[in-house]
Amino acid sequence: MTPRPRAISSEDKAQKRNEILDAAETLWLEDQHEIANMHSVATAAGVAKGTLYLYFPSKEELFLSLHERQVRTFFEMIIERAHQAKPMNIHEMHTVVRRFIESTPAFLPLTTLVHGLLERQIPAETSFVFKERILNHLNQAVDALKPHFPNITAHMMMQSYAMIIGLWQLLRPTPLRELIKERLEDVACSDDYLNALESALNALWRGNLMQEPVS
Amino acid sequence: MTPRPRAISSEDKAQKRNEILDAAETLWLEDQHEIANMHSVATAAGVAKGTLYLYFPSKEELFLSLHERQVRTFFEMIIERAHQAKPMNIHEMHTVVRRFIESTPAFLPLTTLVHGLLERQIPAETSFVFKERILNHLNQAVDALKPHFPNITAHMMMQSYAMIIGLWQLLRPTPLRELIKERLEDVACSDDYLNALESALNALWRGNLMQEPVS
Amino acid sequence: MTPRPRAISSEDKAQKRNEILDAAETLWLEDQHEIANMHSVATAAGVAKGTLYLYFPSKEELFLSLHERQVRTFFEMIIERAHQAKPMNIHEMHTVVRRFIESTPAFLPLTTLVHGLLERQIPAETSFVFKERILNHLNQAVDALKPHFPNITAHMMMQSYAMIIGLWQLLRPTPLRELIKERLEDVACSDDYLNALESALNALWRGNLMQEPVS
Amino acid sequence: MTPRPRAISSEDKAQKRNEILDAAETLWLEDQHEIANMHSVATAAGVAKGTLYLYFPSKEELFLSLHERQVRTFFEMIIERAHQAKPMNIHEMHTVVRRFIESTPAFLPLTTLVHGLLERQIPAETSFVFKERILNHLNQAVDALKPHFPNITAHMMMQSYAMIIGLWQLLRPTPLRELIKERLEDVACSDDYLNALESALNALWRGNLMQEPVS
DNA sequence: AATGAATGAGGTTTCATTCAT
DNA sequence: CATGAATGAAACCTCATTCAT
Repeated sequence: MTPRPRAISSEDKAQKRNEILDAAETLWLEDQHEIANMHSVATAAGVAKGTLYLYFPSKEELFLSLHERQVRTFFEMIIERAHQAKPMNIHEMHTVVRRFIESTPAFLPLTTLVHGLLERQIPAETSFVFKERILNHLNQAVDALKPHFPNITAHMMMQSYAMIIGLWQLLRPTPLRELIKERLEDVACSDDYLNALESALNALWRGNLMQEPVS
Repeated sequence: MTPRPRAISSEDKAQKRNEILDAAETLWLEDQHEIANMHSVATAAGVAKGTLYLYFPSKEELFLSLHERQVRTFFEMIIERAHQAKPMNIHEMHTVVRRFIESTPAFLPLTTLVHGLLERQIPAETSFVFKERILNHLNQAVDALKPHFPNITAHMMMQSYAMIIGLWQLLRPTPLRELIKERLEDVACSDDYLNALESALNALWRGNLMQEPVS
Repeated sequence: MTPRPRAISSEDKAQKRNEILDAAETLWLEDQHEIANMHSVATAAGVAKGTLYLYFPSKEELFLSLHERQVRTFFEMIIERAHQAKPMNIHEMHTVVRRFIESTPAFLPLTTLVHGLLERQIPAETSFVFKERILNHLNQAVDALKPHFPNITAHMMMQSYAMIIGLWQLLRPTPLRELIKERLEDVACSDDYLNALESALNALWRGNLMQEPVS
Repeated sequence: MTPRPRAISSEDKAQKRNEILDAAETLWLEDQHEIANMHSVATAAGVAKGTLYLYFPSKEELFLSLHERQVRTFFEMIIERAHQAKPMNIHEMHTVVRRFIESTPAFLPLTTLVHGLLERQIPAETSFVFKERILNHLNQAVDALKPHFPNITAHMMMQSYAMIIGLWQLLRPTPLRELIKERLEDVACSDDYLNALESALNALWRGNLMQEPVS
């Protein structure tokens, strides 16, 4: 009816793009059973369906962009903390991770979906560029963390990231959780994903930062 | 056209079920861009479409069953090795993992898909039962490994499993791989997923089996 | 598993046939949203699917047979009452109708379905034979009612039957019923189907049995 | 292929909707063995399958809409005639009915189907609204007929409507028709549905408009 | 006679994307 | 730039029926 407010300047465009991503994120949180359809995203963003395609070449790339925005935020949070004068240890590191995960509940489910589904349906080139950017962020984080963890490597960061997403896929909140608590004897230290993750990252970093391999 | 060989006994039925899973596995390997449609599976298995639904309630549960068969095999390989007299160390452990992954190329992609997509479309009850069985296998593997790794825990195993799938999602063979090699300086020890995994599991187990936490 | 008790004698067969119809009638009453599938009928009747086809050539003819059994009962009830010495008037007639409808709640819905669906999918010959039998019953009823209503005709009976099923299709119990009550001013005499039917049959018979046409 | 003429204004949309209903009506007349599938309707209407779903939420509701359009026309024909100065009697009334039925051969078969099948598969709310509208038309017709038939009631109209559809289900042209002629002795006045209907409506109206009940 | 495993045609609906306006 | 009407491919699953046992 009233198509009006057009995004002319590139700031306007960037903002509209972000509004669309906001709408997609909201919808994703509302129902993670499946990715929202473009009609819903358009409606939630207050634009017409066709407009979405002015900002994103396809549905998959729209959600990939949303994911990328989240990942970027994740590494920015780490870098920001690392730049503070206060020294970090593994626990501090994990606190940042925990804070991000809790402040961005759409992150882990969407990560799983992106890796499981979207990536297959995205042009190799796009996928490549996406991963390149992620890797850049990761490397920047490594650099920022060097003062706190002199032995840190990009591999360590990638392993940690892998643990974050892999463990979530096994322990995501479901009816399963109750079962897991019963089956694992030493439940004391891991009654849910975040605790299990802390424990896992502790071990991982300890193992990586130790000099001596186990015999 | 020729409906013939009927599976009357329950052994016959189990075999037919497995034949269907074999067909699904083959198709999955041929094209991992998306799950094969039921028509293709039926044709590949040499049965009619309707027959598939005599053995599996839905497409999703068919592929979940395929995944479960693979996971079961994985833990059976571990248990089998553990039962041999010859002592194991971390490297031996990883050899088993590597052998399984290489002998079952459909495993990691399907795992990613199961966690990313299928699970959302499966009744909670089914999903629960599936996870329960996996957990059983995992616990049996822990028990079998106890003689070799006295300090092993179910959490360690779950962390390792999480690393296996999480790392694969980051490093799966794609155009990305070439990029990674360039970006990560110390490529020596990780020119692909399996090497990166060995390194990660080493660190993880080392960290878990060490007595002293890093300060 | 235990196929055994075979119906050899034709009484056995007739009884088994009736048991199947009983099962079908029960299922139909349980859910009138759609005709039960053959699997359900077989299960409810305690036989195998294939057995149904020993007694009925198709699903449609099974339900047509069920319908015919009900219609036969309907006319038998009328004839039985007509044979009693006690004289009948229109009201008595309607009492029989009401008693049948109330004792056979599956009748009217199934009649609607039979006319709306089944007939189209049934061989003309079968359909013909079915209607011929119904007509026989109807004519017998007319003969039986002659002593009570000397001017009665087969047409009157058919009109009455048409009113019974036509009115039900308009007034069948649904959320609509409440609405109808509000819309029709003179609700006094018809707060539901059975009352509306009595009123309609009264008018119909009165109009038929009157000598003089309205000018 | 050639999506062209877009219905933007609501008049355009209403027209397109009607064109779709026209196509459905034509197909229904061509073969009443079963409701045409959506592919056929789309092709006949010259639109794509998906377009049908822009105008009707489901196949059932499409055909229900078609039925409603017919019913509306029916009552409009009655009202139109009633508004003419020329006085009406029962015979005139029946002439309108006959003219409608003959000009809309799709009406009676579709009515039977709607009541027998479609209605079960339609949301109660939709079904309710449909019946409400029909009732409105019926009441308007009653009002329009008051000058001609001072004693007319909504119940009479409903009974007449019930007779129209009920009788058709019993006498619809089939192999049965020949049989009926042989069985009913006084064939003079009812050699087919329309004659039988006239006779029935005569009796019904006579009975309703008479002051004295039969003893 | 009875079983139930196997068949396979059949059709609705969704929804990402396009492009005329 | 923005809209939203139109497209049409795609695929799951049901279930009546058959027939080997």
